[in-house]
Amino acid sequence: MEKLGPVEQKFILHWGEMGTRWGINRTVAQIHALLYLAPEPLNAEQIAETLSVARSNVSTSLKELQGWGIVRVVHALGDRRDHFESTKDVWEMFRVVLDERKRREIDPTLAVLRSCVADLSKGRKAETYTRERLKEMLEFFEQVTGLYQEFQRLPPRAARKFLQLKGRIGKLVDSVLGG
Amino acid sequence: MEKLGPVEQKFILHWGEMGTRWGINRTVAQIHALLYLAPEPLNAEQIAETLSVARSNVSTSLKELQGWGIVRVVHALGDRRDHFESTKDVWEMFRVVLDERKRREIDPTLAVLRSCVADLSKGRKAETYTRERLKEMLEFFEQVTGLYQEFQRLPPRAARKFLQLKGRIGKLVDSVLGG
DNA sequence: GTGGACTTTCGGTATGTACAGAAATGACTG
DNA sequence: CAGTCATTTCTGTACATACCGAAAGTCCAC
Repeated sequence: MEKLGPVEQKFILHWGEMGTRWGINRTVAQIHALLYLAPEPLNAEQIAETLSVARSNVSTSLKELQGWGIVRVVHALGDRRDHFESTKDVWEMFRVVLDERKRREIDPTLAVLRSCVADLSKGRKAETYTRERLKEMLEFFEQVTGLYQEFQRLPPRAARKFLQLKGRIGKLVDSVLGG
Repeated sequence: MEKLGPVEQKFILHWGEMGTRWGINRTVAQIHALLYLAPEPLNAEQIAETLSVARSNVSTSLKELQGWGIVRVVHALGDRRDHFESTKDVWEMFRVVLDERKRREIDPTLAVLRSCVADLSKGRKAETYTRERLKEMLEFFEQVTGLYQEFQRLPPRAARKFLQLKGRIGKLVDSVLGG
């Protein structure tokens, strides 16, 4: 199966575009989309041909996807080549992506904010305004990341369940914290 | 106040870098950081000078920030120039950013997924595998966005409270959905 | 109208990222 | 141990985007 249907094509192209917006390399995202749709594992050659990208590129991209843990190598008997397959678990995929984004987009900011607030606490200048602003932001980030980490630690079943809370959020918050 | 202290500088530079990772133009983010830290409104000239960027750039960036609703114009008596100030409400800021990201990073994907699934339902080929994969992903996206929209509709107080759920998420899900 | 503040538009340049192709490495076979 | 195939690393180039500076345009007060 090296020929893509129109729908597969549409999805893969779109996934590539969205990838760039999600901070993910376009071809990495395209390869992931292809593997996600592929009923059985593909080798590097097939991927390169199907998507019309250089093999070297495929190699690098696969390595990255494996690093994230959403693509893994499998072998077929009597075939030396590596074959690759993607996890089909959508929730797991996005958990990984969110982790990565947190690492790149939140954690550095947390570090800088902490360092800034520390600096301002030492030299007690007339910078009280700046300090208040930064402390406020730091507190916000800490609350959000704390909550996120708690989600991550939830067993998969509980996490999935949470998505089904739709329509009950308001009541929920009220009941726990007292309206 | 046109001279920045070392801490202000550190924060503004970092905010600019993070901006790029959040899909926000670097100077837009820097200007926002500056206004967030500024105790009182600044005019375009001051901003350009403080950050060493072209006035034209400042103008465009301010327009964008105003479009998001996190920066607004204020006037001082006897001064014809516009002055700008940022909201100091961190929660509100991130609500805006999240909305924008959803619009750019989720909504288009939802549209494409719906269209793909629709296509595959018409022509009932041997593409059942693809259809299942895409339907699964579509369902996931719909659940997540549904939940998100519900959050957005929460009154600010309730939303803030939600951040304080730390340590109680697990119990919460159990109690509502039945362990 | 005239002048000032601000905005918009338009090349030109710089910077960063993605990517292909070549070369190098490594793994296995005969 | 030579030869073949797959993979990885390296390097130059192409492309997109951000940005500046200058000039034209808009708006408003006087």
